[in-house]
Amino acid sequence: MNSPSSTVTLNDVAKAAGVSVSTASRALNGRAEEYRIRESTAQTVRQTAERLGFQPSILARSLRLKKTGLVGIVVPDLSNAFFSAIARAVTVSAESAGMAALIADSGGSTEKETLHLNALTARNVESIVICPVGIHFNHLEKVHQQGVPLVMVDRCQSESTLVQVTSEHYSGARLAIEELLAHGHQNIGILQGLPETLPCSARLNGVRDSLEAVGIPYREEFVEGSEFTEQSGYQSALKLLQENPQLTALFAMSYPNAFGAMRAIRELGLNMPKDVSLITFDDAPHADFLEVPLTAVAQDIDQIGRTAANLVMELIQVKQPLKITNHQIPVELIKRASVERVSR
Amino acid sequence: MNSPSSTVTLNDVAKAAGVSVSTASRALNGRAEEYRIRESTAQTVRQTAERLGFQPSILARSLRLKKTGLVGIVVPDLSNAFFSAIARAVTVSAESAGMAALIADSGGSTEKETLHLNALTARNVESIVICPVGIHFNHLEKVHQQGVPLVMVDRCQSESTLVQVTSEHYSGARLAIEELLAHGHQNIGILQGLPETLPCSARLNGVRDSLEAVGIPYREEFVEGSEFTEQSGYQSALKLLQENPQLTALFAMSYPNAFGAMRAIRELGLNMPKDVSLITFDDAPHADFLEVPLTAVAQDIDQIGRTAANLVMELIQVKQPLKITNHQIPVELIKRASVERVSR
DNA sequence: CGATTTTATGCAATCGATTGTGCAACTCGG
DNA sequence: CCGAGTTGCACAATCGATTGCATAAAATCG
Repeated sequence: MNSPSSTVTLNDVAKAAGVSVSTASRALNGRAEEYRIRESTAQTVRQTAERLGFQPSILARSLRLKKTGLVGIVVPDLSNAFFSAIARAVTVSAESAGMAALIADSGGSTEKETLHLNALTARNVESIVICPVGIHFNHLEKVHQQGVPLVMVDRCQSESTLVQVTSEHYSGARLAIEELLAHGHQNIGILQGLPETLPCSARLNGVRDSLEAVGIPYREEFVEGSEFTEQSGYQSALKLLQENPQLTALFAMSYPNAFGAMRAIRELGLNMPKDVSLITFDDAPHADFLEVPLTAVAQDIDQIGRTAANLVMELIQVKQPLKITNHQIPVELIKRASVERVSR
Repeated sequence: MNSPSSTVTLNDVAKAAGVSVSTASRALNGRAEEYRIRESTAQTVRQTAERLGFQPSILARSLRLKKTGLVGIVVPDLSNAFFSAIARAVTVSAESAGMAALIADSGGSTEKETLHLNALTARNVESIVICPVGIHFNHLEKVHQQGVPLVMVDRCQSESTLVQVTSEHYSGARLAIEELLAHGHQNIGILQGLPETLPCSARLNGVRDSLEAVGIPYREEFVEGSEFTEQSGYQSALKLLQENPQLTALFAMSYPNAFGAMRAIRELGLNMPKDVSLITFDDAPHADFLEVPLTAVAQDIDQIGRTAANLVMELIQVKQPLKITNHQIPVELIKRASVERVSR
């Protein structure tokens, strides 16, 4: 049929059809009428293209049109369920718009993040969705100033003017704490993720307000943790429970944190939920098959991903800064078995 | 400093440095000596580029060099832990080689898979890693014949000449069945995934051989299931357990299958592992925090991903068909609590 | 000092598309 | 039969890099 490994270009089609490349291009792009190309000519071109198995080079087209149809995605860890779900939502959404997703894994390092950001802009992505790693966002601002629409997801920053999508951390935390309070818990340990990040600080605010609303002082010594990892959850839970026997409940800020806490509780010979209740931000996959199904404030990951996807698409279209830059996605309290009435 | 949103091209640099684009190009690509460009000139060019914030257009370069530095990845579901882990391994590996990953989600449909495959080749990816969906591979062969190196992962086909990476399904299944046999189980129900796929048929062979090795006949009516999903596992387990009360153990072919089975067991008022033992291929994330920690034959996902990544990289380099096309990654039996000595 | 190398750089083609403009050939009214 | 208008298509520039070849200037030699 056609030559196996050599690509057939528009030029080849044009020659084979006996027309010029311009005519071929216009015929194939459905602009025949507009340019008054005889229908019979257009048809010949189309058939020839078909026959030769012509596939236009997106590279060449992108270069000429200055439009790559590429969306960049940067996540800290593609194998983490939260981020892969977001990556997926954005990818699928991009695909349905005829675009393709260029995904980079920052591995949790700001340096790599910066590197990948540059790599993406060098490839002329039309927009970027990023789940940032750190607490500084200068490199993101810079990208944005270069004219690449950028949407931050999850780890945001309230003062930033960048477009952001994040969960309702504040009200979610209030939901969690109020659930614990409703079960009689007064001494609540907090397993926090990376401090100074918006998710973390917003939730701490929620915790504080919920406690103070019922006259319980917010105690900083009940807050432990440095990352959203299982390891951090484990160590923090261990420390909190050992140093503060009066604690009857823990609020974990991520499901890895919660799993770490479960490990700690188990190792301390305690029983969950009899001795210690546990509630987590972030629903864990298959949480209802756990030994003690985890009560959780679930983020609507799919909604977050879709919102982010819609936003980048919109940014690509309108090329205008949007009015609303801060999008908060509602969360939902899922009551299961890990929170129980306080028994001591 | 530099103009904010307009890109600075090699031409700009050349002009600003007072040289031609060719000289600028060579100076910036470290080919100054080779082309006898005076060191002072080269330095000027480099400094000018730096000053203007020049970033070469990878698009233009790719077009000229016919090398995009792009690796294509196609998975059925990016939010599935197995596939996202593979996508991650390949992505990271590509990145460390200075390449970028173009990821597509086929959503489990062969049509989409074909579409994405074409989209990827149209973007001139230098190679493709794919976790195929179906049981036919013609569209993959076609891509391969177009000269794009292609590595199939997981869902392979023994007769295919394509490069493949998959787990040791056969011996893994034998491991699983022998574990059940060792606990006295004689009547074992099989929850299979998509029939006719290599993972499925190879495992069934393992099942058959293990049973027949100890003189137990392989009974087809004990095999149920149509997909690797939780739904399929649920329905199959329900059917098998209801129709064959003599079954004392189930072998699930994926962890979603296993979760489905757990749901069915629970709904039937049975107890796992007292009434029914369960073993699964595919380790479930956090399997040890489950109500009954799942005994599993774990695939070495990371190893699979890295192997696939290495293979595509090698294929890009050597541009020669490899000698070994079929790579099998060892599996490991992880004994937990869901398999117990038969009690009836 | 003239001829020949060597040194240092520029010109222009190329990758594969898109698109503004130019220009034949044809139609048509008068 | 002539000029104006229409139809149908080709030329050539362009996107932003890379690279073979040509060439002017400087250096070397006899």
